[in-house]
Amino acid sequence: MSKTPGAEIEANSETGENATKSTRTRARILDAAAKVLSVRGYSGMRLSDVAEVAEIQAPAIYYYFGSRDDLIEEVMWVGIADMTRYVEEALAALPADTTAIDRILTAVGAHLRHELEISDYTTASIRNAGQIPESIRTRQREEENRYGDAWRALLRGARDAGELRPGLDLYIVQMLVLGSLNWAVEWWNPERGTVDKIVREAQSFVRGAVAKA
Amino acid sequence: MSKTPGAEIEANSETGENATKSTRTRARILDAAAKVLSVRGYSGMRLSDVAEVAEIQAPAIYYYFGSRDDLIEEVMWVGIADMTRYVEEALAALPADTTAIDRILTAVGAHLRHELEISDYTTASIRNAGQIPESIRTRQREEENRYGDAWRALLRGARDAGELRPGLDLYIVQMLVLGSLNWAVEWWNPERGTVDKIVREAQSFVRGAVAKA
Amino acid sequence: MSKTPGAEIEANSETGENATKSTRTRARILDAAAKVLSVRGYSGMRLSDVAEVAEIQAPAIYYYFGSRDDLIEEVMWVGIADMTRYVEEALAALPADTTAIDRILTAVGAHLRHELEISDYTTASIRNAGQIPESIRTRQREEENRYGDAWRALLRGARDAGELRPGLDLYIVQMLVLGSLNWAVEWWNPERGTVDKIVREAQSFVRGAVAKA
Amino acid sequence: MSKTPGAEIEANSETGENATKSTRTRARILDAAAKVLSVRGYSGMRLSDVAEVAEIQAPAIYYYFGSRDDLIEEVMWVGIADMTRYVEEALAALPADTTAIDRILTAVGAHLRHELEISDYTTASIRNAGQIPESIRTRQREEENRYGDAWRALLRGARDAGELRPGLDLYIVQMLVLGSLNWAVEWWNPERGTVDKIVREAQSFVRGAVAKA
DNA sequence: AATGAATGAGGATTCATTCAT
DNA sequence: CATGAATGAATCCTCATTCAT
Repeated sequence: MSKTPGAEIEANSETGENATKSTRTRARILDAAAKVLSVRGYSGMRLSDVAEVAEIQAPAIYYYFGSRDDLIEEVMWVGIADMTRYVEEALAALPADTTAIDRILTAVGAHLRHELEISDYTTASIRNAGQIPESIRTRQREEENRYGDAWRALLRGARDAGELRPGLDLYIVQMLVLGSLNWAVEWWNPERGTVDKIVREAQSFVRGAVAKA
Repeated sequence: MSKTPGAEIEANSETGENATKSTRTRARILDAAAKVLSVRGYSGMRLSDVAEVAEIQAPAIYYYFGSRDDLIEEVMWVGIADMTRYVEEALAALPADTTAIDRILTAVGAHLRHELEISDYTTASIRNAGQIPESIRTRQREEENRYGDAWRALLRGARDAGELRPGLDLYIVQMLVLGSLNWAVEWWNPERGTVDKIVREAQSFVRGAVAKA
Repeated sequence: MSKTPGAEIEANSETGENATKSTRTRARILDAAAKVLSVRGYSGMRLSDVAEVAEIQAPAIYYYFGSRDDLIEEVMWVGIADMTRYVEEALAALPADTTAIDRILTAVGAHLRHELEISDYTTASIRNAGQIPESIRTRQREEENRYGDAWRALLRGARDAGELRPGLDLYIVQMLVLGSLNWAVEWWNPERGTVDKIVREAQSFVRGAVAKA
Repeated sequence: MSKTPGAEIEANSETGENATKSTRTRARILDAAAKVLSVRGYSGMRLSDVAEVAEIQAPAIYYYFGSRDDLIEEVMWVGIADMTRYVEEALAALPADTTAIDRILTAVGAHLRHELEISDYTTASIRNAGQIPESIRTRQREEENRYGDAWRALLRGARDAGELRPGLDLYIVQMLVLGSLNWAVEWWNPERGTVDKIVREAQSFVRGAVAKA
């Protein structure tokens, strides 16, 4: 849980190699920042805490990131960017004849699995979306829009296929669905049931909420 | 919007009078703290910001609250306590023969209205639930439990009355419902539709999600 | 030596009173900054040193000045502004029929006395003129121009009165004169002779250098 | 301008060769340090800036100099030592029958030319003389004394030859002359006139100031 | 009931310096 | 010779909190 998502991409894009010591240190810092950020919030994340979790000295962070805000910006972006990628891959893997409703439920499951399994980045991203200064939200916001677009396409597809209950306001429905999923970071822990169990319940919940009876 | 909820109770309990200048200053500080806390988060809330919004000098806060944490504790508690009271009053006002599902939908509507109309306290309470140190969460947690109990009772009532889809895990369903409602503070603004509109959509959403077809 | 020059003006312009405790603390900080700045230079001036000299805790500086740079800016400005005022007052006190050369020598004496007696501000101003970031030099530069203008007027007056050796480049002469005076902060100390002695020698030096034989 | 003065000497004394790559790198670092030191001052000179100007990485400096202070010490020493050498060579080149006054004016010209043409070392040396910790000034101070002795000899020679105005305090005169010359680094730039022009004006200035009419 | 003045405990950031490679 | 990586010691600055008035 919480290993730098998309780490292999980072590694490739930066050095052309796979896991130099430097790359791994950078990833450790990013992981640590996601963890601390998810618990303490934007203002509460201390670099000394990040450093402790990453098992380095605090100033070493500056070797890899220009500033505290740069580090946070990257965590926030990775959180949402990786979610997008994960959900899109899950959708891409579906058979071509999957119904629109089932595509939505696949997205529900992927979102939830990613959120609960890579939880630090996503929790950080979700919990802090409303607290982070605008100045460092640009890249995250763009990615959020991309992710929102994907969901909008799913819902429109289902409506156009006649698989939704009629009369729904698709924007509001989308927000209600994502809200029910995002909130899981606030209450779920392994004792509340396996992720599989949560996914099944959530899919049933969403199907009831949006599908034509 | 955001005027100290339950202010008269506070006033009574402290001075026995109704709106002395002192009581009003205290309320202004609490309002200001709720607003700042909702935007900046637990660690980001500065007393100087609170003071500025409340139009006083920062040290004056100490005349009314023992410490920053005391102030935050009260905002967090007021946020959830007032929500509980508001929802319970809405339920109490229903005719005795209201169906269990309709009682749930009434709670959905009340929760949402309170959240979006008294938004600072609720936003503060919702956004910061995961960031606040345990030491100041006791009273809030008790109140959360009370509120959770109310919802549990609603769902069990509906299940026992045979009005729910069979096989639902009531705890998970409760969390999914509250998640979809709580998340509204992150996306709603007046341009997204009237509160009435949101309430109708959310009720329809929840009915579909939990009610027997 | 080194008591806040122009302190009474500061006091008046800020509070309308004469020496509140607050005003005195502010002046102590400014004095301390001038002293430290003159010895350590722009980058070497530590707020903790300033605080120690001023007999306060370092953060108290921020109660009076917005930042380290603001404090330095004020020292630099006071340094040159007070010099201007002092020299202009000395000139204003001369009889109307003073010769142009004697006016120059009066300026030489006033410059030197002020520099060696209020030495911290002037030394800070002189030594650091070349090291301070442009961003905080605006006000100082304006004052320098005013002071330079005063000297230019003196030299032109003497030339027009036919009291100078012919053929001098007045700008270069002005710089050579000011250089010889400014440099005194680097070598003078009481053991090198009284200020009166230095003044007499410098006046003789300058008279020889510029006056028609 | 600002090429390591006396570089060949350094090279010889260290390697016995004339311009190995190593020697040239060392010279580049010293040049860079002089430039940065002259602008930023003792405390403001960062090794990373020096490294950037020298087009190397900062840790490489340690291959050539034991510490930041060692590097600064050398710049300061070179600044004054080279000035001494340059002026003494100019004096040595004079005909044996040169008058004492003309010897002084030759020194004036040489000082000024060296200062304005090799400006980084001299500016560094002049501007920072008052800021550098005693611990690293020993060698520089010795050299300053040597240079001061040379000037003292010039002035005494002129006095003994009866070429000076009577009654001058030779020490003070020396300081006033050097001050007027040293200050040129603060105001001169090519737009202010050619170095030749400045030299002529300064010689005329000094002659007037000290020579018997 | 409120404020001006001040402080102590951090916390981000910088930078000289080290060291393995 | 030179560099990438890392660290420890500052140093500026913020902010909750106190206290005399």
